[in-house]
Amino acid sequence: MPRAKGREPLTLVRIVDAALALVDERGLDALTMRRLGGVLGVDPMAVYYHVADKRTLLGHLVDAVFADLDPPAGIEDWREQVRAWARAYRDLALAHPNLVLQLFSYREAVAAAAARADPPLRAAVGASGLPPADVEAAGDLVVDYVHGYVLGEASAPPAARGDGTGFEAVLDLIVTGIEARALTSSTTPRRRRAKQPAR
Amino acid sequence: MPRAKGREPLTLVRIVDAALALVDERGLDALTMRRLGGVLGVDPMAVYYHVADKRTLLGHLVDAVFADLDPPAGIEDWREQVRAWARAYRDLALAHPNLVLQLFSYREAVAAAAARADPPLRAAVGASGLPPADVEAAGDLVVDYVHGYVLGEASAPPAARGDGTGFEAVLDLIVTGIEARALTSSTTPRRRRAKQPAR
DNA sequence: GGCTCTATTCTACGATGTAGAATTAGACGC
DNA sequence: GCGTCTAATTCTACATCGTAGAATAGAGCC
Repeated sequence: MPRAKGREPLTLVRIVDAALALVDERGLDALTMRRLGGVLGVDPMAVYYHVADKRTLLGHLVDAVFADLDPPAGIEDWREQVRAWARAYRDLALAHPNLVLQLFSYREAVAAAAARADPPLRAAVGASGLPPADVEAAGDLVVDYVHGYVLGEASAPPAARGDGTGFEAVLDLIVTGIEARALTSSTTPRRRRAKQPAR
Repeated sequence: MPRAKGREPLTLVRIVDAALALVDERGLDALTMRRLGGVLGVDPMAVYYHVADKRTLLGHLVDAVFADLDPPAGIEDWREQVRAWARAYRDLALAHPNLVLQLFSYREAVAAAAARADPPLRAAVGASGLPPADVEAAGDLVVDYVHGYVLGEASAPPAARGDGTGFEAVLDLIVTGIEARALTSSTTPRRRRAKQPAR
């Protein structure tokens, strides 16, 4: 049957919103097609007209969460850009701990979302004067550190979370490292990797 | 009925071994109480005599995996100690990608296991001459970076994995950062945090 | 009024984790 | 040998899950 006249129609965004609310409030396990249909006031199977299966629904959730990541613009110092990006990424992830905590392993979606989000980071790191190979490494370091941090932090109840000084201290450390490395690499050639093949 | 005479008895280690094999070979989803009972040649419910429920079984798996993490001893340079620890931790995690990938979010167990494993890391970082507060941050950086790295890497099929040069480059970067910071903090007092309260 | 298409519902199936009762094979006293 | 006890295992059953596949109800068009 088509959409009933009175009720507002089922749409993907309504579905995603409801699902996200469920996950945020009651955990990922509480996201059940039946329950989802319940809060939407609709037969569970109705969802399947809009979403292929639960797995892709989860993908939509991740997309939705990562969609509104944009670090503050208008900062000129690359150091502060890096810090701002890391904070924004962290805050985003911590805003939906249940989703993030249990779905970070959901590679396809997270990787795609993160890839969409991280050019600003790479640009900021690039502005440090690091050689390209190290730019990549430094960017990975920031991204992976935040992932690991969130993974560790997200399961704690918000009240019991750290005040973020640890996070800031690590950002200091990373920035210091980038600076130091940019300095040495501008004078010295890139450090030789072991087992250089003859040529 | 008690253990049958002929068949060897069901024990926790047999259960954990079988479960781990299942997860490693066929993924976490394949770990099902029925299937586990199947490979053990036993009724699924027999497992419940030795393990409270599936959740604690997963805990046992994580324990088992992390139990045999010990980074190579006998290195004297703290830089190499840090590197060695990070590599050991990474290799351990990557040896069981399915488990790690989908169970890293399983905080209680992973946190406990990691905590048991990381004193050597803290010691190595401490030997760098960093002030204590930064030692903590640097240790966190290493641990969280490895977590994030593994999270990103573990889902790729082993053949398609990076050759590890990216990982090594990041280790270089971290070590450089620690060195640089140890230098400046030995001459300058610790950098003021924003919003210093009056006293 | 009848057709067609779209959005929804109904019915059903196999699989899962596990509670709770039933069973059985050995150990132990006699 | 024989009952009895108990630890280890199995049996039965249930609620819940994701979802396949058929059925159906309305809206829009002729």
